[in-house]
Amino acid sequence: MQKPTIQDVARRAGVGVGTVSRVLNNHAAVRDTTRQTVLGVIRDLDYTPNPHARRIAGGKSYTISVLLPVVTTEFYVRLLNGLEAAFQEARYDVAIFPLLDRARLERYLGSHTLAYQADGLVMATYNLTGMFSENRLRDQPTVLVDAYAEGVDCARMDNHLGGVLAGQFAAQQPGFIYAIWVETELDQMFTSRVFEERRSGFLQSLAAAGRALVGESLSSFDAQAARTAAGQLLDHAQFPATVFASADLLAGGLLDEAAARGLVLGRDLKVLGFDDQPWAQARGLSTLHQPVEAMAYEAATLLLSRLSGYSGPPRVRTFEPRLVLRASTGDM
Amino acid sequence: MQKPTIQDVARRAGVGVGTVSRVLNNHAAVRDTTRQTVLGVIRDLDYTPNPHARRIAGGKSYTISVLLPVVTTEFYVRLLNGLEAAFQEARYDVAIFPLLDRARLERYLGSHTLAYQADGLVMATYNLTGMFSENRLRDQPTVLVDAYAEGVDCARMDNHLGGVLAGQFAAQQPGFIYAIWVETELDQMFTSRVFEERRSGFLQSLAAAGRALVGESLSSFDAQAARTAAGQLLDHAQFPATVFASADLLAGGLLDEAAARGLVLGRDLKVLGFDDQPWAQARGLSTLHQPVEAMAYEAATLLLSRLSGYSGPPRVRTFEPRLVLRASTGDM
DNA sequence: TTGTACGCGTTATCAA
DNA sequence: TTGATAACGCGTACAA
Repeated sequence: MQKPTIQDVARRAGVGVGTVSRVLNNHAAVRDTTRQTVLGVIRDLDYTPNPHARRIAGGKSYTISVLLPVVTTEFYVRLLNGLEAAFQEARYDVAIFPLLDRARLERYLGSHTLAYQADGLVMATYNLTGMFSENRLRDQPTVLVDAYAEGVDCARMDNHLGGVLAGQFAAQQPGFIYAIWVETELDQMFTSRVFEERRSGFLQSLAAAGRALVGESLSSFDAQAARTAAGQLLDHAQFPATVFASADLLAGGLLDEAAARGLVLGRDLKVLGFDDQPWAQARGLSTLHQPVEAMAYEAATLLLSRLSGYSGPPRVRTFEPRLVLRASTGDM
Repeated sequence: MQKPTIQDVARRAGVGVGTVSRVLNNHAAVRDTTRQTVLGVIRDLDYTPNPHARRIAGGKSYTISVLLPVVTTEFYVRLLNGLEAAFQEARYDVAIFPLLDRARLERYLGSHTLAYQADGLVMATYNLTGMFSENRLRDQPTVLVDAYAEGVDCARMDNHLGGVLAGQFAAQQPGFIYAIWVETELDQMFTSRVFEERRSGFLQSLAAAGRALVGESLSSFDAQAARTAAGQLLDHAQFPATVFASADLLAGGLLDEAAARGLVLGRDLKVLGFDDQPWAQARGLSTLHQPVEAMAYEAATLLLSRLSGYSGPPRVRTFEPRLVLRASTGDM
């Protein structure tokens, strides 16, 4: 049994291949009864169009490439879900290219095939537009998600605003204000500005409120390091203290360390995270919720509009984090 | 400037398209001077064959799909490197499909396009062969890596042997023997038998040596949980103790906890991990080294042989972990 | 050893 | 509203 082709469908439905193609691509001007017949045959034969042939014939291949750093952090899983939801509605398939490290990025860029051949490109977090030739960007509609660059469509999170919201909250609390920051990575190309933005927003609104940041600690993006950093901070902290951790992962280590020291949340210590990871609610962590799925969905929508012919100027969509207060700050 | 086609190359080289195609696919029977001319033009034009057209024409698309659970653990990064090294040598491109969860697996299986259209399929860790129709497996040569199933080529790690080696080592140590195991996942389909195998090997060789396992602890595959589990174990442990952690991640938590308690490695406590993660050497962790890249490379080689026409019975390649002794067991 | 012509599965154009 | 047919870029049989 070979895979059925458009020819098989046409023959079985008693129509020409042109008609089947029109049905497939929702071209109007097909009598409704014929459309139903064709769709019936397609279902019977379990026919699916060959994307390679589509591409060859000058049409779309209905595949999108997604370039992202990694896929196992909560953030990227949610991002992927948002993207795939949107693309699936539009009957596009998604191919994922985890870059992981510089070597893999170069391997990808050197590859003239694969992602190059997709109808469109989504780049997450990293702005790699500079590494692409102009031709490539023109031939292949591109959208940035969780990143910003001039000249291309972008859907981004307002991390600065998130920092501001955190700072405004902290400024209202009595006692001493501390922060734990994510250590920025060394590799230029792979540096995301996310954490700097959160930091600058936080410091700005603290300054605006005339409050001082009494102490800060640095941690790499890792659970064990977070616990250690939390310990160092608490060793020298004065209470009552309010601590802003620029990622839930860091806040988690702080919660553990605080529990080990018998500190009472909401009284001795208020902890505010950033991300609203799935476990944040269960552990009662106050944090900034990010509409990641919505951002990803919008990114996909921007790309899809380009694919259906839109050619206006680049659009930028900004999404805003939302402060969620729970037990770790004594709320609720 | 359009992408150059085989026609452009042929015209510029003053030959027919057939000749260019022959050069491209290493078909013999091309005069060496002509081959050089053609290759020169290909380089000049920066020509790369269109994989979609290749596929349509009945040839290969030179793409391989890789299905794997996640990609950010050390293990899968190494696996990917091994696979890509081999496939790149053979001029194949690799498309990665991180499954992540059941929903995404079903989405993949439902997709009649994409990976379905690749020349071959690599499935890592999970044996999903049961979920594929016979047709699909026949049309698309498949190899399992880090997993085993009947009827398909496999490249796997002998985790049982690794457990045995760990057990033999532990049995030679004076004092009390403990172990920390990885909690197995609940989802049947996504269950890997790796950790059970390590456990059974360990218990078997302990029994063979007439030594008893004094206590054991369970931890999920997570740094924080590991630290907690380590604490619980040490709370009730008798010394000197030898502890086998069935993953380096768990051993890491144990090292931290031991340091916090002032235990002297090699005297009070000997720690043996499993994986030989990059940091294991720096931290002096004795562990079992797995030839992951070699296994992945071999898996790719098995698949490539199928792609070049081999159609013998399924082959199974087994790779053996190797005991590496460092400071955490008082060696070196 | 090489060139020509056909077919792969689809889309798009053109008549009907 | 439809069917026939010319592309699309490439592999390959066949003829030269």
